[in-house]
Amino acid sequence: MPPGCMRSALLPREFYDRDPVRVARALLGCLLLRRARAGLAGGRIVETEAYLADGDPACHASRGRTRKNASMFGRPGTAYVYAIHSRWCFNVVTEPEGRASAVLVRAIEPLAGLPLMQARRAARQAGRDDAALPARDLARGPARLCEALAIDRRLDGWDLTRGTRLWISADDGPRPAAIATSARIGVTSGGELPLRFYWAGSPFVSR
DNA sequence: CTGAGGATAGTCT
DNA sequence: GACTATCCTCAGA
Repeated sequence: MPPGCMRSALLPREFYDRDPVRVARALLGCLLLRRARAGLAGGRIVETEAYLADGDPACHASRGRTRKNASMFGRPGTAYVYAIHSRWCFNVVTEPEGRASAVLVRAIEPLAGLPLMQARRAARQAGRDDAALPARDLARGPARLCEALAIDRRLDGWDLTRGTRLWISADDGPRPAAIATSARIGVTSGGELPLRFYWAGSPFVSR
C-alpha cells in the first residue's frame, strides 16, 4: 500500500447522500477495499457509471422494487450486488433511502493484495495458461473487479460505511487530472446519456 | 411452469 | 465490431 492509504479516511454516509452523477465523479480516486479471511485487497477507483432514479430505463429500479433490486432502495452507502450472465457487478447506493439510484464501479487500479487478486482471477480461468495475470487485467470491468475482490451476493446490502469487509475510503494520493465522460457501456435501454466517468489516460479503465 | 432478457467478457472475424 | 455461453430472476399464463 502506498503511503497515502495510511491517511485514508472512510467515506461517511453523507458522501453517498447526493445525486449519483456527483457521487460517480467523486468516487474516482477513492480506494475500494475488501478484507476477507484470505487477506486485504483493493485499489483506486478509476471508472464508474451513474444510474438515475428518475427517467432512466437502464436503472434496475426503474420498474419498481423486486427482491433482486431491494438493496437499491436502502440507505445511501449500501452495496448493491447483482448477477448478470453468471457474473457479479458491484454498485453503491446513492441519494436518500428509497430513491433507488446507484453508481456502478467498473474498474480499479489494483494497489493492495495483488497476489490474492491474481489467485482469485486465475481460479476461474483454471485450465488456461499458468502465467499470472498482469495488474492491468485484474479488475478492469465490473465482473472482473468483483472476481478479484471476492464480491458476490453475500455482500448485497452490505453497509459500506461500517469500514469492515468491504468499504471505500477517500485518499490524499493522486487525483485524476481530467475526468472523461462517455455513454454507459452495454446498456440496451437508456439511450446515449453521458453517465460513464473515468480517469482520463488510466490504463486500468475497461475497453 | 415456461420463456425472455440482461449494467459481461472471451473469442473470432 | 459481432457472436454467444450460461444462469438467475421475473412476468405472464
